[in-house]
Amino acid sequence: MKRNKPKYKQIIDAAVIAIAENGYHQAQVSKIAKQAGVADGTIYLYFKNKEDILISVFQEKMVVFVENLQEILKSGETSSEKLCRMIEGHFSVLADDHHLATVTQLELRQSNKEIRLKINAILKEYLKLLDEILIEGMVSGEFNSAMDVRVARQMVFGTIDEITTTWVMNDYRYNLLEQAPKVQQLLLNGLKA
Amino acid sequence: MKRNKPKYKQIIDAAVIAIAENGYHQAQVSKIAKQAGVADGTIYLYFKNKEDILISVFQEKMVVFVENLQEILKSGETSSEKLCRMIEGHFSVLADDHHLATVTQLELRQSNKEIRLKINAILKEYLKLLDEILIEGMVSGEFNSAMDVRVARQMVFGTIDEITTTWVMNDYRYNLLEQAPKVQQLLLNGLKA
Amino acid sequence: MKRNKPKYKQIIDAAVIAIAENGYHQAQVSKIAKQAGVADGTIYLYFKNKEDILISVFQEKMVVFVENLQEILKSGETSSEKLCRMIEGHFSVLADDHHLATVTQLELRQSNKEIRLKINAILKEYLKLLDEILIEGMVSGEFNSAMDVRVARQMVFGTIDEITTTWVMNDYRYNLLEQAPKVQQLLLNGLKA
Amino acid sequence: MKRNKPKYKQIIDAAVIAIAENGYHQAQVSKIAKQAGVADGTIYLYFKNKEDILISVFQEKMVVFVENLQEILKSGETSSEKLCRMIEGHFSVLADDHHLATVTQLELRQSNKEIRLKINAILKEYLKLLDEILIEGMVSGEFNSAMDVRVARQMVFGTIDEITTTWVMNDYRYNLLEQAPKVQQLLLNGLKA
DNA sequence: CATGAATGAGCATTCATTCAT
DNA sequence: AATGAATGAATGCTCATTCAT
Repeated sequence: MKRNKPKYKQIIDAAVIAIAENGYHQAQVSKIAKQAGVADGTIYLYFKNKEDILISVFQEKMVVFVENLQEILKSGETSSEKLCRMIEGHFSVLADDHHLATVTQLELRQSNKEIRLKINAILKEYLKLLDEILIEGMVSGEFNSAMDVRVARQMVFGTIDEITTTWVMNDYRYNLLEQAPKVQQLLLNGLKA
Repeated sequence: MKRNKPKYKQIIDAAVIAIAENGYHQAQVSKIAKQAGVADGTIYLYFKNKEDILISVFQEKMVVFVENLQEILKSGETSSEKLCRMIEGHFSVLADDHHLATVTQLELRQSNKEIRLKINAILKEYLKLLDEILIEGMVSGEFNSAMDVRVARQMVFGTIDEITTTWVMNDYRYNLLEQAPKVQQLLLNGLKA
Repeated sequence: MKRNKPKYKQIIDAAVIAIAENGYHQAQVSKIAKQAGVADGTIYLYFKNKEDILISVFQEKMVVFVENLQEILKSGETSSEKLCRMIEGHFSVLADDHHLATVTQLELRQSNKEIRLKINAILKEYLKLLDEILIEGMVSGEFNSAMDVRVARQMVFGTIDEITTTWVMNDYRYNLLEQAPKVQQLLLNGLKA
Repeated sequence: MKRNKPKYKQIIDAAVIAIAENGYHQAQVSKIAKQAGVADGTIYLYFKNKEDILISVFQEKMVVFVENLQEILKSGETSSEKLCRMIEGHFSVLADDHHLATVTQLELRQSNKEIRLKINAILKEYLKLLDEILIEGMVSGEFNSAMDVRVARQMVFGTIDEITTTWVMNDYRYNLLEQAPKVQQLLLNGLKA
């Protein structure tokens, strides 16, 4: 399995750095290879093409988000608490890795529709877990049981995403994590029964 | 003033169509020129470069959104009603022009950071009007006066944007305007005092 | 019509020189462009791709052979005389243009099957005229009326081609035209009634 | 001697198949290695480089043609009969091995001038035997003693080659061996005293 | 002997922009 | 003002060959 070989992760990490520092279109394969300390051709032993690198980057990094959220779901907390911790977790990962934040919020979106559809497919797993929190809360009576789950999820994710993107476009000038309480309060208010 | 000459608008409209139908990266200057019925070189009599076309497209089309919102602000309605009408207006314009929706939600985001910053600057006017509604509601007691206006605005805009983008990525398969009531309810709940 | 513009012929001629001097695979588009005195991109205003240049080279140069042969056919000579003049004409054109000879006998054959099929299609017109001479001779009683025309044509063309190729591979060291009488004698002997 | 080891022949045969099925330029060393059931690197234990494989393929396969012809020469037949048997033998070997026919008539000719010169050198032995038949016939009075042997040989070989190549380019759609009598008749007619 | 992961040079093509007419 | 022919920089990917194991 290529995905477990050291060079695979090496190239993934190099791609995040190269893309974050040069921008999507200026992160040529040769730059990624150089950053990874391998030859250009070696890239193609692990990835089908440049597009495949990008999708793999997103896939690998999403694992962290998904595992975080799975952990949260297994805890015995209330749905509100779970949502709060999800927001904190989301912000926390990106606040800790500016390169990653730039890549996911800005650069990866410069890819074409085909890639964006694949990225969305990967994102779906994460959003499904978010749906679980929301449904759980609706059943327990914490959240408004009459609300449309899909719209509610889009509100939660759209808000988190907008806030993160704005933070990145402002060059991380303020502390992203400190936004969490204000976001949590507004979103919980919107969702509550 | 170039922007009032007929060919200026002709090229802008051609750009929307060319980008929507071919995708951002496949909408070459020559395609836009052909769609506009002018020679390639003519483009450069009205626009500094390709980037300038894109930014101008956004600028011209934002005017509709901004004017709509200004109209709404001048009405004597409550802030909640104004917010509802803003959401409906926003959805309505995009639901009526799929080409425009594709361009603003998908294609224009494939541009590089520089262009996106300029687009954000243009968007600011719209968001400032949204802020006005929110602040007005906080003053009148309709909205929670303790909330952070910027975060609240990011929630409103992020939600609207996420819902619109999802609708576009799903090929306009469902009615965007019908989503409005559910969105309004959730957002108003989140904002209310 | 692109084929009548001066740059079209300019590029065709440059391609013959570049291919003859560098070999098929070492005649990069940029080399052909340089030889033609135009920019690389200009090539693509006149040719679909590199393959198209090669096929066009063959097509343009075949015109000379075909016109020669048409001229010969219209003359009032005997079929034997026509065949002799065809062989002389064929050798004469290639003996006068070593670059062209190298390209048609050696370099163009390095192309892939797809191109070779297209080249063969172009060649067909020439071979059809050769068939006319042979059939005419069979009808007039000069040539063996029982012979298979296709095989006879393959003998004539195969012989001419082999002799020319050998001459090119021997770096034009001897006079190609001087071979004509010996070839004519052998072939006419084979064909005669 | 490497050429007697089993893997040597294994690779040669794999090369014929790989080239015939994929075409000259698509028969990468790795494909030949896979077809031969060895590792890429193993190829280089038996061949200096890829070019060496190609030349060796031709060399090994020519042995059959040469041995056939030597057999024919040793027989007590007339020169005309020998020539006829040579043509039949030539057609027969290729008609029985379509892969080989494709490789010798089409694919190997896509190689560069350097390789073709080496191939020609290998071919020389075969052509020398053909010369022997012709000279023998001239001495015995069967063939025209005044003819140029080299030109005569080029006629014979060029004709055979052209007929075979045409047959391959027409996807072996007709029976090659059945062409032999017509070819023999025409050539003998051309050569006869 | 045999392997196969790693190498890195090499090239056709696109397209935003210019400028002579 | 308008044209459109000409420009030329810029890049993802392949594959013959090597060499540590």
